[in-house]
Amino acid sequence: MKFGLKFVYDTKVRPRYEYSFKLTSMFYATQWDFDGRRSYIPFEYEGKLSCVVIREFHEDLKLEIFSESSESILIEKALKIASHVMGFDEDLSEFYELVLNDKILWPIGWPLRGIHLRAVPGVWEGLVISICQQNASFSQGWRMVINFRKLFGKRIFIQEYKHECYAFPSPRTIINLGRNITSAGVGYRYKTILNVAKAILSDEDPFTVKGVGEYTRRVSKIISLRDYSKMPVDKWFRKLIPFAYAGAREEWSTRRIEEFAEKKWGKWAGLSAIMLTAITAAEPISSLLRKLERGFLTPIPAKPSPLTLWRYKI
DNA sequence: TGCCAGGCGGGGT
DNA sequence: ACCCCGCATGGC
Repeated sequence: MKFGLKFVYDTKVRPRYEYSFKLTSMFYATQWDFDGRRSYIPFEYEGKLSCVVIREFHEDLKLEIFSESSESILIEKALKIASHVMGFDEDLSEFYELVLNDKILWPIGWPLRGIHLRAVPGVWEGLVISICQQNASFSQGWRMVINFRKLFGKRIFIQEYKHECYAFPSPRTIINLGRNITSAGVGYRYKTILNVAKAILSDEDPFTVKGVGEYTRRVSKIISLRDYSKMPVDKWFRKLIPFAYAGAREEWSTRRIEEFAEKKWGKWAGLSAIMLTAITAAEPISSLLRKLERGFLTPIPAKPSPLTLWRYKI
């Protein structure tokens, strides 16, 4: 029998710029991170488990901290993590204006205006998630991440909301498990994940370890550091971009995609890539191209996608 | 069943 | 600067 975390603190916050709480909460959230009304942000700090719970409250957002500790340092940490993950201080007005007339991204300018990236607390989480996307479909990659948390992360239960939530396992936990982490279905990626865990613990640069290439590096920096400047180019974008923006049914080189993205979106190229996955529901490329031909996209489909993943128990 | 699927690095040319 | 292959896994 596990005990739930106890309530230790609450406060109100108001995002500074254009902001949609629901859309941001949904974006790349799993079943444990959003329940339709509340966002949950579990984290572990100095061995103590905590979870920030956020919901809309009149014109503001109510933020509650549940934890094993009530120290002020813990509360400060929780507020900082929540602000980073939810992007409360992020100004995307320039980006929303930029995409108003974009062939594909226009819904981000309206009606999805206010959506921000839901980030992860740190580079460790960002790298593991990105590594799981290598050479895998959307659902396969996310199944790995969900298995990873469920099997190796600590379970949190918020009694007040009857909400169960698994924290992200620490690098130390993963190193101790070693090759056993393949039980999460990560396959040959396990070596790269272990390399990253070791680099982080020994304070070396985790973005340069073996198995982390340019794509993984860029995706992980976007989702963990909100570093939006560089487009992560994979096979999916090499087919999607020429088709969607040049009507060409051919695959462009990585270099050509980068040049196109830099010219079209400038410093927002990386964010545009992530928003493209939301708008297209991250469909497999062949079915996506068929849908584009018919001119109909469904960002909120009845299957797992960047905006609906939270509804599914994978 | 035998293929892939949002990568990657190593080894060829 | 390219091309090509193997690598685990699970779903179609």
